[in-house]
Amino acid sequence: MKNNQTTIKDIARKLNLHHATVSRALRDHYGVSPQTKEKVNALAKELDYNPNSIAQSLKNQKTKTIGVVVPKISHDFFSTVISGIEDVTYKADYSIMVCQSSEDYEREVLNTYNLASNRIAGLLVSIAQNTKNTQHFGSLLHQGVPIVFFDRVCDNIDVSKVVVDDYCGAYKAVEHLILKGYKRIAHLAGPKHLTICRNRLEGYLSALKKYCVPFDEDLVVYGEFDRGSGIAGMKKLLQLSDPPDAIFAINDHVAVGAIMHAKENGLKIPDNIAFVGFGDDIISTVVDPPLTTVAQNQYEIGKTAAELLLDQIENGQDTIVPISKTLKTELIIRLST
Amino acid sequence: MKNNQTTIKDIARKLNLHHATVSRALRDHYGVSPQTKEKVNALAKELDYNPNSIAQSLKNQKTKTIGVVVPKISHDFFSTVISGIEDVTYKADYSIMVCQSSEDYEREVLNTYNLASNRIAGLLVSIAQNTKNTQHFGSLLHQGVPIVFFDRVCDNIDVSKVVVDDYCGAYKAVEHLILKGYKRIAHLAGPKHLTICRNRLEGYLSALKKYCVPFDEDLVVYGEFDRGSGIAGMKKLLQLSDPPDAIFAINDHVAVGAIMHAKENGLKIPDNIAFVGFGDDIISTVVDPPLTTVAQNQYEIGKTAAELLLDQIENGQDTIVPISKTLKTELIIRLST
DNA sequence: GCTTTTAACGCACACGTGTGCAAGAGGTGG
DNA sequence: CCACCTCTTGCACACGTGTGCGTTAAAAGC
Repeated sequence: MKNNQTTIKDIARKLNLHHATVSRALRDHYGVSPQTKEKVNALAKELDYNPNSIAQSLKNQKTKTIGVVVPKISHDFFSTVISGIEDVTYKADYSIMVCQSSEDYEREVLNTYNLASNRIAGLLVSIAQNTKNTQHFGSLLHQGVPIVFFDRVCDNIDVSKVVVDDYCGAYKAVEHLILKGYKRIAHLAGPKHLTICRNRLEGYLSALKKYCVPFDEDLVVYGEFDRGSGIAGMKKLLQLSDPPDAIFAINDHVAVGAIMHAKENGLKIPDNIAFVGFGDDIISTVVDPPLTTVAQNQYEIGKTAAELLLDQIENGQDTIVPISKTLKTELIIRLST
Repeated sequence: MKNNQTTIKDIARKLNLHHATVSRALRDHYGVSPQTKEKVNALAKELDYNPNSIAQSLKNQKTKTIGVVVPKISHDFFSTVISGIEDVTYKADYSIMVCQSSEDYEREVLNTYNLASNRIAGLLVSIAQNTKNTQHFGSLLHQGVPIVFFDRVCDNIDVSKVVVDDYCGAYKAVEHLILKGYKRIAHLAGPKHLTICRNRLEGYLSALKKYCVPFDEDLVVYGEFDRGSGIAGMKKLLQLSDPPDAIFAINDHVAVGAIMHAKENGLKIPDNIAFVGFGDDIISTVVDPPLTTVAQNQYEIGKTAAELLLDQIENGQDTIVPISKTLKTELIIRLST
């Protein structure tokens, strides 16, 4: 029962043929007689022959595997992106190897080198929170493995990237709050050094400036991407002598945490305080009140990134012109504002 | 810049050695002089040598890759399971190839054979809604590829399985509703032929019987696993001449859909009608009111399934005794009941 | 009946790595 | 000075697949 996997040599032996002939027969090569082809195909079917991709990869010096590295597979955002990637790669006859860094730089590095060992045809990455050194990606590029970043990108590496218009999305979110009449608008921000977070912060600042709303640095609280950060940030904001009347959160999970803490403290939404999230995760439609948020179509991000990468793998021989795609965001107005 | 990946032959050439010697040096074989080892290791580091796993796999006749097939990667439940799988396989130095069937039987079959082509060391599967024929799994087993099913399992295949105690979880959920005083308890069920759905239905029926609550077949509505099914099912139930005062849903998404439809129709929860879900997804803590649900620890399911599979791969040579693990469920009581 | 063409298949090698065995160099003991 | 041993390295083959080229045999042409 062990290692029963049929090879072309098995087929060749049973038919008194050379394995080369079997190989050609299976690939419908012109130099093999129709009778032989028929016999080979019949036996292959009977023996459940499955070509050994490992051997083919070694021979062809390339695999049909794409590597994917994300911070956490179980996050709505990333799992939806991966779903988009899988749909594209499946159609193109590629497989994906998925790794999670668990927001750990060291693990991201190990994942990357392991994928390189597996000779992936290309890599799709969203980097960990604390990734600052990017040598591991440089190494892959040097080895000729194309990379496409999405969402959390590396600024200092010149490859294709797929992001959403964080700046613009944040701007629209905050503008919406201002136009609704909210005066003291706080921002529950993400890790400072991540580009997406900086861009959203910029959008926030820019909208304030545009509408001549004075900026108060007490109203920007830095945290991470989870609900706990939303709760902690909200707690901090409510302790201010002059607390905010509106919150723009770095993502929906943080917004939900903040909403929960606000509700616990008896605040009415959106009368006492308003909330805007970012991402349009499932939870934004489920929370009460439904959350106004910036939709970013995660599935499309994955799809686009995978398409860019596959195009580079199959066509981009030497003319590697990096393409940065910025997907549009859309403000979805619900009852939290 | 293309195909720059260093091989042991490159190293051998530069040091005027045979590649066999380099291979042994890198593996710290006793028959290689310390000086040579040092030179080899230094050059390997300098040239960014990454062992070619493809070649190693071919040579060793086994890979360090686990295949994973789920209906939909972007579902909370499955992405959390995959996260659990990845954590276990990562520690054991295995990689995972992830595929989604998109609830399509044909695609599941193609995924399975493709993974077999990639000579995965083992397979973890949760089957598609409409998978009835299981020949593709039989084929892999025949080829000596171990399989472990989780959640949505195949009854007619005798391999290790990881499920939660669906029957007992459902029983506890319905018992809770009965003890709370609800009289007409409906069940928004899943696809009839899936074992998990049948088991939950059994638990529902069993609790009714135990407490002498008359069974009304109008109160069981079959659907799928998404919010839309919850909305549709609820609609149907509210049109009954004698509508239910409590709902036990096949999962949290269905429950949320049902809650939304009930709220739209002016029903108060839990006064007019109560809801219990299944799964303890993130949304169950976010929906208003928070959903009473049966927790099933998705992460643990993935972890356990991966552990069973790895154990079978590394130890279970011929004594393949299938192990069925049934993880405990826990009723989490929140404000929807 | 001989040469030339063509059809069908086998041989050998390659991809990168690993391992049993042989071979060579150098040293030691008698 | 030779036999023997140890240390180090090279050679050859294997894994499964694919391909250029050579080889055989039969058919075709004159």
